Amino acid sequence: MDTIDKTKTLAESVADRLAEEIIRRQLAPGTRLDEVSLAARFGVSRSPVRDALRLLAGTRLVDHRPRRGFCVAIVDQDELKDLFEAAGEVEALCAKLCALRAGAAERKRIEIVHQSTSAAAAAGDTTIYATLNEQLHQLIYAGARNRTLAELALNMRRRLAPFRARLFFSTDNRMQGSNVEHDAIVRAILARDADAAAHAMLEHSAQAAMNVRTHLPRDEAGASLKEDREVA
Amino acid sequence: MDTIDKTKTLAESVADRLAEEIIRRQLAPGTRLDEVSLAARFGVSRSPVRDALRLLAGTRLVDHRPRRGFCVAIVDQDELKDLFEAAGEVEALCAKLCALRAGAAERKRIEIVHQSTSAAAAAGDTTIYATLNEQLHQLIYAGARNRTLAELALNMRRRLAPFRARLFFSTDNRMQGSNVEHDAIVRAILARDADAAAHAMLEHSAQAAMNVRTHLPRDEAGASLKEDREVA
DNA sequence: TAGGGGCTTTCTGTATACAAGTCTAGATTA
DNA sequence: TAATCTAGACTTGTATACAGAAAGCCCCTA
Repeated sequence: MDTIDKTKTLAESVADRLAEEIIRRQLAPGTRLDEVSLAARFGVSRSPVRDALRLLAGTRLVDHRPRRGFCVAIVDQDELKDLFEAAGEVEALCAKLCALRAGAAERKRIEIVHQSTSAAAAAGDTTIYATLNEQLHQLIYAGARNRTLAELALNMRRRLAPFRARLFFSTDNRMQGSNVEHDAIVRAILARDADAAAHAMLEHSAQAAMNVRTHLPRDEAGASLKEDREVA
Repeated sequence: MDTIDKTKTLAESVADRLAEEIIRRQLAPGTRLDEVSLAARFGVSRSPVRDALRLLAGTRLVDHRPRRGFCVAIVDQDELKDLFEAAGEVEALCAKLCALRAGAAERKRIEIVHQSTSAAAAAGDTTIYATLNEQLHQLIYAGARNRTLAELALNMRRRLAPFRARLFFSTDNRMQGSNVEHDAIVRAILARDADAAAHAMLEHSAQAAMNVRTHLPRDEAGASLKEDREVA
């Protein structure tokens, strides 16, 4: 392990790094997660790797079948639909509560980040847009002032990330569309219009879901279900 | 380990048993979960116990602090409020979707279980009532036909269980009140009235939350925060 | 008597060894 | 040739050993 953090345990560091790679789709869904290979790759023994995998299994980012090991979570079409629906509803609830509860400072930050996001969209910078987009969503979760809900929303967002990723590259006008939807959400939140915020967020999620469905026709998620891929 | 299941791993069996004890409050919130003691108690080595604890940490049923071990999750007043709010909203969503999507067989089962529940309430049998109550809620989750959402709802219900438990014993008319609320929920679902179902479920959750708040004034959840208790 | 510092004990975190199940590839047979 | 069975390697599950960090305790001091 190169980065040594005294407060964190090795297992947690490994879990963080694995999660990052899964979310960035550097480890594709279905990828077999071999304990000894991972241990060698991270320069630790199997113990912390095992702990890390079990930790990630708790968030459903990886799958575990007894005596068959772990693999990056596969999400078939049905499950993807369920996940999008659940995430959309939870995010809508966050937006609603955010409109009602967010303080002045929180509203200001949301407004500022949204402006930056719009600028990135106008400039066509997908990388920056993706980062700011993430920030914006998380600010909305925080504004709802309910940690349980925020954690829920974030977790589902992470689970969806591998399937959302790369969409901005394949569909050139999704970023603009996304930004327009953000605008409606942010305006509603700033106006303290709870229902409008929830509605706008639900619409935003629906668009994202539709975008994924049309661009991942039936491969990607479902296809890799049977054949496990090798670690890159 | 006495019960040997070939399909399950030891860690999962241990996790199940621990979860059960936590939910039944045989292990009170704040109880220190010592790896070697648990290993001795279950007649296994530390390895499966560690795996089990990490597994449970994923569902937030136990807490983990690096180098300080695990303890049964503490839920302070703020977190309890958040949890009830989040659980209430998710359950309401389930009720809404259940009203829209549940099939004939599912509706029938809900109706039957509700009738049995009412009978238990009338008879004043808190034990049977608790069991059927759980069944009813889970049938509603299933009727929503969204596994992600159902899992979410169930997980939060389990996290709340230690704090809901024993309330039927301390408050004699809560069972009747609960049953009346169930009636409204079930009627709405059977009538396919989504909004009424959601509203009724939200009301039900709010009542449960209020009941907990008034009967766990500030001890229980918060008090054990500092002083870790011993394993029984 | 109260507070602080150092020591000891206990427990967790990590590594490694062993057991047992799973998967694969090759041989055998229909 | 295709299917099945078997033997081997490989991987995971479990147990144990060791090192290092917390926590508790006692003694010392003010």
